Amino acid sequence: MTESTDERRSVFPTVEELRVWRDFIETAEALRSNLTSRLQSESALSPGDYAVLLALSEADGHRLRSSELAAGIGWERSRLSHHLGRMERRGLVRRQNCAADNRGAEVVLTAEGAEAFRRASIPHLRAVRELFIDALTPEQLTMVDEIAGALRAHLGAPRDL
Amino acid sequence: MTESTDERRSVFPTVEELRVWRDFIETAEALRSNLTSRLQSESALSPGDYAVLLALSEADGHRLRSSELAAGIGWERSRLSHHLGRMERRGLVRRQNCAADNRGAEVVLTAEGAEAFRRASIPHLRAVRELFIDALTPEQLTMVDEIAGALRAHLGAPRDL
DNA sequence: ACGATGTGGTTGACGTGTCAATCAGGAGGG
DNA sequence: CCCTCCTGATTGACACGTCAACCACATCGT
Repeated sequence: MTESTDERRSVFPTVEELRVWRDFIETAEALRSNLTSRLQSESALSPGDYAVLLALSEADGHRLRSSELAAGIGWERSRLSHHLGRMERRGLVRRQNCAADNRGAEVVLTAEGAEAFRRASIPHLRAVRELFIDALTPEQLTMVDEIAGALRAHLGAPRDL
Repeated sequence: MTESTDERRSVFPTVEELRVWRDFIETAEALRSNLTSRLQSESALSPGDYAVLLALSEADGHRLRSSELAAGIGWERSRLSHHLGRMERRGLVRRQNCAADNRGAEVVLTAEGAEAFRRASIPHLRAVRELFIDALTPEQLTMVDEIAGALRAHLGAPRDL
């Protein structure tokens, strides 16, 4: 099932496959960077800021335990800690000790942070629409979904080893 | 052509469209980071290192003007300069003055750099095959190509403004 | 009660990326 | 020739990410 007799070369991508791979990864990167710079110039927020503010905005009482926040947006704790430090300096969030667990920290959305998020979200959603959704037919969008699913499934289960 | 009468809401993505967008961008990111860590552990090279070494390997005389190299891999000169500094410290490349233009610099692949690239390329190509090509049917791969093309075309020409 | 072990979170070092400023050398017009 | 302007490349400041080390508190077994 893995390799039949005359399939030595098939372990490596063909030139064409490699081209598609590069196109794919570079396109994703170009999209990301374009969205990032729009967000930056329109609202002075990074995608990281946006993710944090979004999670806090949706949270009960606009506050979250640090580790829950990290889990919610899929970040390592260290990354979050660094990022919160930067956001706190800018007044977007505040950290305070957690009553229930003395080692814990609670991250609280400030009024300023909520305001920044509000200003950012509309243009950001519009940008996603313009740069991604509008570029594709509905059928293509369905295929994107399918393809992303296939890639993730394969990533999670590196079969054939 | 832009907006017909009852299409106010269509400026923003639907919940479903937003989900597909997030899946797409997160999948691309997961792929990238997986490939990166493989490359790192197998050959102690970053994707940036790999791109630079690949370009130099293919270059005539294993050497390139700094700005040609930057153009070839699509980097800003500043970024390249920083990266070359780090690579030079590790002995992967050397910089020398350009005879033809005294402000210019030529980047030269060292034996060590060539060797590092040789060791890295096979496992890297295999990884691309395993993580990307093998995850998709040939039809899906064709769709990826098409979709990437559509996205790039749309990015380059932000119509409707 | 106390020591081992685990968990929440922070920190420092370092690679990476962007932006703006800088600097040196080429190129053209007076 | 000299002054201006352009261009190739570097630099510094800073944001961001990862990794490993660390610290304080919690937990659990005895």
